[in-house]
Amino acid sequence: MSDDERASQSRTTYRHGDLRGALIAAGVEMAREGGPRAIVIREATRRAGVSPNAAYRHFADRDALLKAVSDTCLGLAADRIEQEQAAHPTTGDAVADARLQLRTVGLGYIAFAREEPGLFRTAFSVPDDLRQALSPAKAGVSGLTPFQLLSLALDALVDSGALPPARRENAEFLAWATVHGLGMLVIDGPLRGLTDPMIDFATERLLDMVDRGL
Amino acid sequence: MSDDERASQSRTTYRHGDLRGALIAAGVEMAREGGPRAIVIREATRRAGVSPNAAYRHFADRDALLKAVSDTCLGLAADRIEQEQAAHPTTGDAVADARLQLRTVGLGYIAFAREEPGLFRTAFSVPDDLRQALSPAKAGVSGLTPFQLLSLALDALVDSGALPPARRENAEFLAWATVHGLGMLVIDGPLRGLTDPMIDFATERLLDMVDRGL
DNA sequence: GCGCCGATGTGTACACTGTCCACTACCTAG
DNA sequence: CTAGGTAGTGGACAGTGTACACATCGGCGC
Repeated sequence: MSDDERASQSRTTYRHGDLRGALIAAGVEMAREGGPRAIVIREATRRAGVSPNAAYRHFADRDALLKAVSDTCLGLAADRIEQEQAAHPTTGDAVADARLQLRTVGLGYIAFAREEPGLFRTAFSVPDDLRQALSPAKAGVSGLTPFQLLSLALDALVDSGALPPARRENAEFLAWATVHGLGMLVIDGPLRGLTDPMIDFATERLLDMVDRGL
Repeated sequence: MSDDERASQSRTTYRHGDLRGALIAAGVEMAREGGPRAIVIREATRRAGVSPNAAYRHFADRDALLKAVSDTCLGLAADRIEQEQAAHPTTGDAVADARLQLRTVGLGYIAFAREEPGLFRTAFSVPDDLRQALSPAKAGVSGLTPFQLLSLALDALVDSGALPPARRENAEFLAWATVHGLGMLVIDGPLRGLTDPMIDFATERLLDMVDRGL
């Protein structure tokens, strides 16, 4: 007899096992279709098969749950970026590879925004801070956060000689801001109605601009 | 005896006069300190001295009010941009002036985000569409929307010869995305803790990048 | 002048939310 | 075996969005 069976027999839904994780998972699911506003404590507990107040054993309030879901979403963004990088194999040319690495960060980021607008909005709906940009809670399966993936790409660019060290400092901000802005404008800003090819085109031009202007 | 006095005498708060406008104004005030989430119908009606349901004569639901407030916020952003432009007088050199004009759009935009983060967030919390980016509801006192101010600056850049016409098409998207991203990251993204001088510096470098990479 | 009608606002009511409090069932260290 | 911590339940309350029925005013045609 498995633990699950014993649990569901001797008590109704008493000890959940991983309620915290279940609530976050439910939150991600709600965010997926409705953005941060759709994250609702009572609904999350309902989906986890537990009473509303059980959530307060794991989260101080709704904002705490939202924050946890938001962090998870950032991790998913990191995964999407790494997926994009895996899809673009290296060529052996250090400069070309470094530039491609930066480009794939942008491509993955925009892809995530377009494929999962609700999660993307949720990821950035919580006030953040540079000190926490490296928090493991925001990391994907590989253990790296989106911010770290970007930093690594910029480091590689400097190592390859494609980016003068003098321009390296704070380059994260420029690259990130640029791509982040496009993501936002595409999912609920004025660029929303654009066709996919138009967005692809704008993305390419934007990444060209970063490549050239960094 | 003024109209106001007669009104407040013969009836409690019956015919308001401009309830729609009052609700939007209250919404802007709430958004200013709490962002879009702080916009609450009941509180708005309270501030307007009217019963909760009165709002439904002017707005279909909360989202409709949010949208109206959001449009108003965009108009305020336009005002801030024009204020920035007024603060940078032209020099007479067509190319320099055109580049400055574009730069002031960015400066005003970022300034608005930093000075009024709640309004900035509210302005972009409502899904929008390119067809509506020119709606007069989003215009500032001069009648122009932020998008139009940006377009005008880009046109001037082409007219002056600083921007090849071939690069003009969709340049709005690139410029806007870049600056918008910085705005977002600065107010609740990872760039939040940065000191003012650091943000100024990043802004300058970002605008340089646009200037160079467009 | 009169009566009617649409626009505007009021009151009541319901479902739903976040969150507080007191309570209970279980697990584990001593 | 017992004491205390942990995880979950149940009930309650204030605040929210919103539907429905009603009241009141201003302006219109007659």
